[in-house]
Amino acid sequence: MKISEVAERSGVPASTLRYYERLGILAARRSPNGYRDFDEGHLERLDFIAAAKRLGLELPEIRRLLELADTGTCTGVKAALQPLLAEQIAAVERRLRILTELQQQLSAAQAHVDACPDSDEPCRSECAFRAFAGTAAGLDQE
Amino acid sequence: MKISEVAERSGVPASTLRYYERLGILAARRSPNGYRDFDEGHLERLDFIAAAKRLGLELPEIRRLLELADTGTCTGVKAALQPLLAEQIAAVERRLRILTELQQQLSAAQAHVDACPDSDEPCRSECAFRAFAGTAAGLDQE
DNA sequence: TTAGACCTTAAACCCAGGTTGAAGGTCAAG
DNA sequence: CTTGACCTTCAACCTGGGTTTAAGGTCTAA
Repeated sequence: MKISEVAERSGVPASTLRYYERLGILAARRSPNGYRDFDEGHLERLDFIAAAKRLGLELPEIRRLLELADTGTCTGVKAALQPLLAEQIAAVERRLRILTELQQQLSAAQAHVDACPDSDEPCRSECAFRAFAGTAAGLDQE
Repeated sequence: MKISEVAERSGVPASTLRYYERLGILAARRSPNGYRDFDEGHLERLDFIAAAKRLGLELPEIRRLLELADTGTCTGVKAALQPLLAEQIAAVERRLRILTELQQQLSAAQAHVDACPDSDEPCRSECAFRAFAGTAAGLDQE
């Protein structure tokens, strides 16, 4: 199977497939003419990669997992995935907390700004400017 | 006030203050020796910038808001801020929905992987590998 | 045999929001 | 008068996950 067919069937652009090969995530055999030659196993591998990406794993992490799946035991893969998933779940919970906080800060900012009196004065450090700057404290990174 | 004092009082590195000046967000007068010369107004401006960043606005957006605050009316600033805040609130809600979905997918993946039998077999397309790749469908970008 | 559709590579570019480095000017203290 | 702490500019670099481009090889159909 040539690269464009994999691209079409997987929805992953050919340029990305070549990039994944560079990263050591997806190696194809080569035909005698030098073209990459993929099989169904590579499509499964791409399903794995897509799932891992959707779940928030980074490509180096995915590479490690795939190396383990290629060389290690089923139990080993399971043992590697478990803490990774637990960490992702914790990270998602952190982000949910931060976003919920952010939601409240945005609502507060909206209320502050809405409460500003209309005025044709220049607005250097007044009303909306101050109301806005005054909100959103105590919010860490995202 | 020289740049290092602003850096210390605002917590924003001097390199970032220079960067903000390049972006047209924070312009300081110059002393006769060429050094930047800041005042309290610049610290207020930095509070505004920090708040806007925490609320998820991007620097070009912040620049537009500050230009408006510098030249326009109070009412104009308020009118610019309102739809921006509404859009940020909608964006945060979208992200909350996606993260909540992701949380469920991660839990499902965790359950699938936990349910895999331990085995010393090689794990190419078996158990954890498949269980993991099978989850996490229908999740769009973040 | 030549057009055009496909494949190959290496290297440069993209995003945002900065950070870092080199080369040099300014200023106060000892 | 020199040392060291500041300040200046401009340009290059960083992250992550790719995309784009240039230059060239291969294959198939007319």
